[in-house]
Amino acid sequence: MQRTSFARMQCSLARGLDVIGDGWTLLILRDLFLGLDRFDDLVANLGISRNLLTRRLTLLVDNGIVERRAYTRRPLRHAYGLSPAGADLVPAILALTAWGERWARPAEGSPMIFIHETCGQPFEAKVCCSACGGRIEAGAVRVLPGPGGAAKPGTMVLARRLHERAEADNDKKIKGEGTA
Amino acid sequence: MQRTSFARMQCSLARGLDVIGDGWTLLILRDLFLGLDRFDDLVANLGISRNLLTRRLTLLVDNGIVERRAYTRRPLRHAYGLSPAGADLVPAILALTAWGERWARPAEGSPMIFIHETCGQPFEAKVCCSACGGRIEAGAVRVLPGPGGAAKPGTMVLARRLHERAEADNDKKIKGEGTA
DNA sequence: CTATTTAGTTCCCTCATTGAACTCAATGCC
DNA sequence: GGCATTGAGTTCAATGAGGGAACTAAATAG
Repeated sequence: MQRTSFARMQCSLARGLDVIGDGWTLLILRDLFLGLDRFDDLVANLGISRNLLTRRLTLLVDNGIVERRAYTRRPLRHAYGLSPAGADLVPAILALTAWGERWARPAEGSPMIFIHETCGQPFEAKVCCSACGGRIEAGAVRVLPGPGGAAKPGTMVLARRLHERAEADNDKKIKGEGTA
Repeated sequence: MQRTSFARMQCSLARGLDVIGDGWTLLILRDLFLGLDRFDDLVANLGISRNLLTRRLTLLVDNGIVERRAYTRRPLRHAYGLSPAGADLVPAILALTAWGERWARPAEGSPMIFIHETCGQPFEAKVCCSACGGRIEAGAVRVLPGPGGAAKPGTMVLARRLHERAEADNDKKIKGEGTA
């Protein structure tokens, strides 16, 4: 059957994954970022079937993540590149890559090194807090229910749980204050 | 046909994506992070088929990203949670979520708000340089060929191109110095 | 005028995803 | 005790997405 679409989920992650949530797409975007811009280069580098690459590229173009430009008419030939939305995804791809480096590094060593041109240093991507700049770790993130109440698939149970938990926290606080 | 395995690619991103590179997996991990830990909660929240959830969870447990613990024997019941590798993936998931917020936010608003407990502020994940701490943007990243030379699928063409480009840069520099 | 290159398209086959029904053990409830 | 419900899966048939390979189209190289 057709894979369930995430587009209707009230969740930014799911809506993002609806487009980029498959094995090939992030690899394609990485290759485009790294400078491969031709159909056959992508086929050769990734080993993806031509068939599927066509479909993925079309989907990415339709969703504004990739831009297709004709680099020659007669014969019509296209090259591909990242759109602003695609380029904005690169940091997240680097964060995933850094995770892969930590937990699934190839035995032979990494095939590439990233240099941050702003400071000139080799780097690994780390994920930071937009407020304080400190590194984000799973244990130090609390989640509150947001404005989008969400009775849609993707966050139904979750939204309810978050509210329950928030209320439980409140109760605890009130009780704690009462008895302390 | 079975999806091509990325496990043999000499690329940390691909090897990571071999496990987490499908639509559901990151959503499952997000839900585990957010506190859903029971099979039926995941089914209800995501709308994933029970069948598939079983397979995905097994795969994630086998790959050390999710931990399964029996919270009751007789009848045997399991709860699921993130392993250290899984928890370490959360920041990258938040970076992807932030991208989704910027480019595919649901009209109703976000269903949740993230608080960084270290500083107490609501935040968006941003991806930073491990060397200078500055925000990473696609345009300010240069890529050099790394120690893993890579004649394997996944980076074959890429490694060659990176070397060519590095050499071309050198040539240019030498010529530039010669004629300047 | 034949071979090669580039960018796809077409075809078929297989397997992954889906939805729905079914299992099994325990617990709640009357 | 008997009956319905819950939790955590397993089994099953149908279908469509991913995969391989061959084919097409338009130009250029030799």
